[in-house]
Amino acid sequence: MTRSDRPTIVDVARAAGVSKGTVSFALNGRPGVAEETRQRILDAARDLGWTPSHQARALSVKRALAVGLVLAREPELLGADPFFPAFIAGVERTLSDRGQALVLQVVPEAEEEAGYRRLAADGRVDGVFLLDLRVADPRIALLEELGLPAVSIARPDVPSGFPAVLVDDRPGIAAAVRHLVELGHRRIAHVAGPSQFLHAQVRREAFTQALADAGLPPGHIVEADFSAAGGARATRELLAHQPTAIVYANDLMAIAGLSVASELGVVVPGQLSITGFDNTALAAYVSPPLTTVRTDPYLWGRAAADALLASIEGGTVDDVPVPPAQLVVRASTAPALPAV
Amino acid sequence: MTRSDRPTIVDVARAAGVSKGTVSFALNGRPGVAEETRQRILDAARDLGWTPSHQARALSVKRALAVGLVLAREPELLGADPFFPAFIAGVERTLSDRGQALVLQVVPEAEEEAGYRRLAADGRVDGVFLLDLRVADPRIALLEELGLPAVSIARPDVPSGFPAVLVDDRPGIAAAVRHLVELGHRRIAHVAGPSQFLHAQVRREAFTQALADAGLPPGHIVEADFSAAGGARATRELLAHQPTAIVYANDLMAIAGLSVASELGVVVPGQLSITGFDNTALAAYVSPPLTTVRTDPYLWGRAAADALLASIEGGTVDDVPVPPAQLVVRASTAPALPAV
DNA sequence: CCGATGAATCAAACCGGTTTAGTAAACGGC
DNA sequence: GCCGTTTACTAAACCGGTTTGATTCATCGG
Repeated sequence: MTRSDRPTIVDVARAAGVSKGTVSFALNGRPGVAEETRQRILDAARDLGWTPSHQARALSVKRALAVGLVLAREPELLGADPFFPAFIAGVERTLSDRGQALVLQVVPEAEEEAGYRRLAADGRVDGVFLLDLRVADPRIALLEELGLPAVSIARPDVPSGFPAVLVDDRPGIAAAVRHLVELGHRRIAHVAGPSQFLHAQVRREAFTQALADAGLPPGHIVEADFSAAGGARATRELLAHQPTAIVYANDLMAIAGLSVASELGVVVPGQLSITGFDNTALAAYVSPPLTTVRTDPYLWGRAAADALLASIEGGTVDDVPVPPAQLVVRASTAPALPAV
Repeated sequence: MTRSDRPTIVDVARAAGVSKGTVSFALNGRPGVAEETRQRILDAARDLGWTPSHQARALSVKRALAVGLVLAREPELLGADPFFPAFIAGVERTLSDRGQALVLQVVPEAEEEAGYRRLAADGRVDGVFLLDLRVADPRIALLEELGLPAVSIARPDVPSGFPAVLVDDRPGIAAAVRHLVELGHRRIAHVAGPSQFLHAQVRREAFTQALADAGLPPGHIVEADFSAAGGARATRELLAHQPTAIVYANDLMAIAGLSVASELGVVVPGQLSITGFDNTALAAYVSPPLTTVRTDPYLWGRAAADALLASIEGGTVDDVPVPPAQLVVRASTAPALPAV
């Protein structure tokens, strides 16, 4: 077994002719070690192929040297959402530079609390990310109780008690509505996400606000669950009110909506304009290509990881703003028909 | 800080009036502890709210008590693929019952090897999953060098040197082709995945074989990269040869193909039948709903985690077969036109 | 030239478990 | 009634790092 005979700092100490403690100091770049000695130790460590034992370090510094992510969504929804892989990739980018690991937990929704508790009880992680923030989210109190540092992806106006990466979906939705209004649409509807999610709520409010700003009457809003099935159902419901445009809270529902329209003989974008949100991999490759809002979850991941590590180190961490989402205009939006 | 004053087994020992070692024995259900004493110890542990320190245990048993997953795909492809979330959910299901954690690494393709090396060098994990097996996969030798147990998701006929969850895509592809043949199709084409991936190759061979079995001449095959863009490009290329049906190696490409057909005025399924592979969340909600092949990555995840843990425990582990994929017939396939 | 200061180093304790060696008391066989 | 074996338990070593307190030795001010 290759791994059982790994050299330890004792081996390094012996090779360099110093004590264990000195090796530790040298390897950690602490003062109090003569430059020449330090070099001799580093050389010895390199020659022996020494690698720190993460377990031993974790035990003595009383840190897990890892951060956690608990995903309590349905696997089906996760699979259709490009957010997570990109977010995680961004997180990793920061973590791997800092010798930290990401511990992932995917649990059924009912076991969300247990997931966090287990992570904390085992001392598996030093902090966690808080995603999909909900209204009066019980996790906030839970994490405080557990004494676990956290960083959330949150909206600018909703304090979560933790440092947050401030993602503002409003400009994206506003841009979509403005775009539709400029195309002459006046009967614009919205398929919202579940109202228990803050980001779904924010998008919905942004939609309402944007209509008001344009001097238009309130549009029809149907709440769905971010899934394709939900998007399809909501679309059928909305089409009864004959909107000329629908703003969806995510791409998945928008693409499902596209299909429903097509099946009902409603031509997109001729009779109905459609916008999504997320700019998923498929958005540009459906027919017609979807006008949507591009976000940058990779960047959020990096920012969130930076903030979380800083928070774990103990500093007070400021909220981190990120660039606003951008509208990507494709072919699913077109001028409204002259009359209805 | 809630976490700094956690009780240790020394506290439990003191409370129960026994020694540290006895507590360890009692808690681990070892023989040599009187039943009455054991009960007293368990009670004390419960009363104190004792939780094992994962770090301490990991250090003394020289185990990470965690397994790893290195994802070297582009985040974009990951996001569109329902495989990972479902697979990971299945893995978690097994792991969480056994007190193990999942350490995830998402790295750029070029850093794949470094990712495994880092996981092994840090002693972060006791074993890893090997996904997206490639032809002459360099990771097999790498993991052997690192002495890291692994479990792969592999095809029945390609030994990988590790225990494997045997997933056979061939029946799924064969069923799709048979289905098309029964509908009268004779000019069937295939959009394959990158040939360096074993599963792409297997699907491609299964396609060729199924045509031969049906007594049909070889069909056109275009290789793409599993992405929407690649699927669209491949579809344009294939349509020049006027197939009456296209079998795609995954849903993402199939859905992109659907849109290309629609834009070129080729009616699906009237003029062209299309099948996908994966049964993604969107498959049932595109227009027309996609005939595809349903797989069960959640189950694979559970099986793979079981096998990996067994392999880490040291036993020889047999390959695990899983139920074959099933064809899901929807509306993107229809009888071939009488003549071309 | 002596004591004070500080730099370099070492030995040992510590983190919280597991595991081994050793011991005292109970038990059984003959 | 003595000896050998179990049983139940303790003490201590160990895993591989970090951290503290003590010690040595060179340097410097007065």
